[in-house]
Amino acid sequence: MFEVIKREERARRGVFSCPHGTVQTPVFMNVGTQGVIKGAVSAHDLKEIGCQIELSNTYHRHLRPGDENVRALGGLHRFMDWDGPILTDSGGFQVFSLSGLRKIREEGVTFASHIDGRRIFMGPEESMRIQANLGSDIAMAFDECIENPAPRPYVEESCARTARWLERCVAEHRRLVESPDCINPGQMLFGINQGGTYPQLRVKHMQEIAVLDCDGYAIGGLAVGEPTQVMYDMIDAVEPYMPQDKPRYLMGVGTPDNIIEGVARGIDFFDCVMPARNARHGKLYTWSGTINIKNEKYKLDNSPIDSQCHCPACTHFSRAYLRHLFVAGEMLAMRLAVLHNLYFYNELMRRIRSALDEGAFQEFRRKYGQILGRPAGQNGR
RNA sequence: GGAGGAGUUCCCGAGUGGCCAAAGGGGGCAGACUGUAAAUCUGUUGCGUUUCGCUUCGGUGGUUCGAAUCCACCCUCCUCCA
Repeated sequence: MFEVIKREERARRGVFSCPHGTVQTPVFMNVGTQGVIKGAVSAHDLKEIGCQIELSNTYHRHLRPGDENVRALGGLHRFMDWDGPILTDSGGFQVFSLSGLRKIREEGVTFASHIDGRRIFMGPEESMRIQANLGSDIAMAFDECIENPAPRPYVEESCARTARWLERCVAEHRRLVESPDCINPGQMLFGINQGGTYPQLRVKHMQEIAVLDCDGYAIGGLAVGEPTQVMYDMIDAVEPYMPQDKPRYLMGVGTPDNIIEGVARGIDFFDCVMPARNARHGKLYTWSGTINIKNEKYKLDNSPIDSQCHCPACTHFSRAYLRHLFVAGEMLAMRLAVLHNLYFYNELMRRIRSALDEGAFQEFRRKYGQILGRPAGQNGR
């Protein structure tokens, strides 16, 4: 269930409900590919940071520890002790990221497991079954995430196939949630728009999948090689064709300014590995831009990462200490950094929502759009 | 006292006449990262007026058109024998 409770131009402030709770949108979902946020951050930590919804992955859970095993252990929620909403990505991104290890056919995709090389077949039905075994609240349709740029004929062919796959996903998903042994009968299904960098193909594909009446719609295949402006252009092109009364999810995006621009274009859900990965690599977000905590200039900096931040790292530790932990290669460095960046992203979304509530989103966009995500020194602060 | 071995750029370590400002690794410095094959990857690391010049391979002197590389002496360290 999704309700838009406030609008400012194209930006939407909404409330989304699913079996494991209610989500205030726009929302950022952090990516826990392995059923954990890399960097030794547990589901309990996420609660403390204010995360609303968690993301996990079909392909990776199928390989490890095995989706049947997760089901036997009570489903993903119980397995990772996260009682909030979970969205599972379908494996469609692995069609892109593991492109050297897979072969696409009409029936589905055969992967050579990145772990041991064993053949893994995943088509729409397999992806739906795995996600049913995981018991996630939102299952994503199995699609092909196409790299950008890609030749138009290929994108056309791929989109047509992804549309056919969605029909199969819808049918299999319906069958699964209606079956008596389903562990999460309220599981929803989101369809995914593709079309590379071709606006007409984006629109055509969106029109084809919109009639399938999914619970939400995602824009996929962006932030995979194209310039940022092209990504914005693609959103501008398809957004008018996305159902107004359903959540929109911009997959894999992005930087704080990408998110602000996405919200401005009517997007409700985001996810990205960036805050976690950047954190592990020492790049931290602040309200005046990014900093690389490993830089020598922080060696004697006794201030917190961000003086406005109330995350566990900023509450207790200095930049100098964090830098020391990084330089020394200590695990706590990553943990604190990840906690900080995820907290920052959640705070960013909180501020976006509150700006929308107050009708001040455009002002927020003007104020922070050019600052966040860029190195702090380049903002004159 | 005698016999062997070794001293290389921040560190370890390759190099035994020109293609050597000197491999490789570490450390340092900086950068990248967008539905996570990422605790990863990349660049850089003698000085300068930078398609070229200068200084550098324990020290001093020598051989040579040319020396980190060959020779002599000296210094330091290691091993063994007295």
